[in-house]
Amino acid sequence: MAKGRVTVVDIAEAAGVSKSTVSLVLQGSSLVKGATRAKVLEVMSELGYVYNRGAANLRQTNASSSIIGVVVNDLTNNFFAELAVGVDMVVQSAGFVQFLSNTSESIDRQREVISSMREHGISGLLVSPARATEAADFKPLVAAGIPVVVVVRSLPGAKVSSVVADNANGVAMAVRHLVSLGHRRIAFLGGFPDTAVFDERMQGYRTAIKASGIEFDQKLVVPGPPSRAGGIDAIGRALMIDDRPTAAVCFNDAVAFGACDGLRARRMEPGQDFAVVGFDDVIEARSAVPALTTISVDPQAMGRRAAQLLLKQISAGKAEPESVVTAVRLVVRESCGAKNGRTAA
Amino acid sequence: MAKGRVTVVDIAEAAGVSKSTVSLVLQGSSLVKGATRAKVLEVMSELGYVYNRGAANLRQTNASSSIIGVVVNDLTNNFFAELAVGVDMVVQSAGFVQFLSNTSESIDRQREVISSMREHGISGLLVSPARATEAADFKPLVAAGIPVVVVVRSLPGAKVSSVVADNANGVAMAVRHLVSLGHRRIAFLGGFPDTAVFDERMQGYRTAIKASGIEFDQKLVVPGPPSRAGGIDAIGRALMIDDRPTAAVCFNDAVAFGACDGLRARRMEPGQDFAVVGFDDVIEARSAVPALTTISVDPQAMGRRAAQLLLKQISAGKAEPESVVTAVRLVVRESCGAKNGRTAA
DNA sequence: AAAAATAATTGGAACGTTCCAACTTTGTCA
DNA sequence: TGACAAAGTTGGAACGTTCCAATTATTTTT
Repeated sequence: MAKGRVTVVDIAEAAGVSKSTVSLVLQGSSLVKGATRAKVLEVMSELGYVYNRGAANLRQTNASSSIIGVVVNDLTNNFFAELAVGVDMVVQSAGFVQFLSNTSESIDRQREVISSMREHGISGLLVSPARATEAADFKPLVAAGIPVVVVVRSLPGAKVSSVVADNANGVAMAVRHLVSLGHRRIAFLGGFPDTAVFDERMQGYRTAIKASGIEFDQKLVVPGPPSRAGGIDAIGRALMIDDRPTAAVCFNDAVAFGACDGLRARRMEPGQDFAVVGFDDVIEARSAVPALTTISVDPQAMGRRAAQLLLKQISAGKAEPESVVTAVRLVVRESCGAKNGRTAA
Repeated sequence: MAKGRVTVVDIAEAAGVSKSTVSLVLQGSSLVKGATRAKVLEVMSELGYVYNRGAANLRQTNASSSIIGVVVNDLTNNFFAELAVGVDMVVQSAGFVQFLSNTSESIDRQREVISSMREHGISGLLVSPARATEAADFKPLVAAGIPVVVVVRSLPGAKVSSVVADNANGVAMAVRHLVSLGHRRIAFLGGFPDTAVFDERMQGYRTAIKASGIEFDQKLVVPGPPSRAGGIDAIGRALMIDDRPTAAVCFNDAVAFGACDGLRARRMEPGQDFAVVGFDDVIEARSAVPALTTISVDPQAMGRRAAQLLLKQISAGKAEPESVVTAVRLVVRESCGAKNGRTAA
């Protein structure tokens, strides 16, 4: 029994046909007679045959390994886990398998992982890049004709497709909502200015502020780490501005939670004494106290969208870079003060 | 340029050596002279060579593909995402890559995914099985000599290794804690009696109850779906028992949250009028109101442990089934009433 | 300086599959 | 019935690598 794996020639022998016929059966060719096919299939299940995809796509000149690589920067973050699940859904049903890896924001790890994936002959790559990823990092992939789709974080200058949330519009919606509640001094808290996502969100902020007839004030923009700690720090600085803000749009939900913490530390109640809006709609946003008003992006839908785009490019053969922007929506909860009928000042 | 991929013979030609020598360089053999190695490596990076692992382990008689398959039942659940990250950490650093897939509790999906993984020649499988997985489902893998490690949910009767939390001890700790707060009537809420995890937790409950000199009362065991809704239902039934309980250990945190909801619906405040303890320590446990007292299992550590076990078995060649039980700890927060100095009746 | 030992290199076969062209069997039509 | 077409089957070459035994280059020993 333990004389190595069962191969097509074993099957062929046992079924009394040639290995070519077995191969034909394997690919569901209509050339082989019904009776023969049945016999072969029977022998196959009897001997416990398992297809060797490695051998197969060694032969197939034009690769197409049926593996697609998925790289995310932080699986621990529910946002990215949902994204991966969305990707998996469409990838699976298209008969591909995914090769998922986590980089934990490490660019070295990302490089390692991607090169390992290449060695395994992925036919496409979907990546939510680690911070500080260079556009050039994907050059070799693209040169080799492997379609690459970047998701969540866009990579300016890279000749790859991307699927990102409508960052500008999301922030703009948040600003307009706060304006409609009567706020005029609205801060923008957190985020690193040298990232594409920051730029996009800031742009939405500027546009909406101006469109509301408010003058843009650079002092109200307080960048910082996109974390809870960063939020605490940012709100602290924002409150020291003379003519202090009465509301803030935060870079993401983590910053927003930090801002709430910071407000409380100063005896101010978020949603009553100060309006806070986040971005992402993470799972805790709903159950936090006060529940966070935020911009919701559906990561699972984004994953599906990105996977579809990638599959399209794989089957098209050549990768025409394409940019998709997915819609976001404003979820009004308590932290903006809308629910208790409060308006600013 | 686009005349297909670069292979070892291309390298050999360009470097003026034979393909055998290039192969030797590839595997870091000490047989090749320093100068030659340098030359080969130089040409390799110049031509943009990428190693074809598929071809390689086609030749290597004893497989060892350097891929390990990881299957989880619900990636959306942070518990399992953390687990996967733990696995990834050790798998990566051992030079393997992981092939992660999500089954969403679908047994069909699980079967598909695993067979696809086999086709790709995984050298080991780590799986958190979907509900209703049969022990027999892993028979073929084991027969083919592929090590399998089951994690989180044990599979009684399967001849595979497993890494599970110390369920019995965890529940026992919870019971002892409640007893120390003065409770004597302690219910056990939620969970399906036909699962291994339920059996283990129940066993811990019984043991600790008896060890505390309390008589075991079957009526206090209220099974049900391991969900928030199940918790609401279970607490409702528990409160109708005559000589009603004053505290409950819940099958998991979801049930515990449901129990809290149910208590409030009856104008009872969890942590004051009734003590509730959960299991898992999910992320929301800390931030909920009241914060949930629960049994914490570290999923990332579990993932690491399981991966180590799997790698050990892969390198050992033969898989001697082994069972590992990982430690858990009691995290006292507010829902048990300990923090406000309350004790039962 | 020749023989022996060691270091470095090499060609060819093999892994399990698919593809191609060639072949055999069966069916159809005049 | 013979010629021809269609249906079904087949052996061998190829994919990119590793392994083995054999060969050649370099040292060491006598």
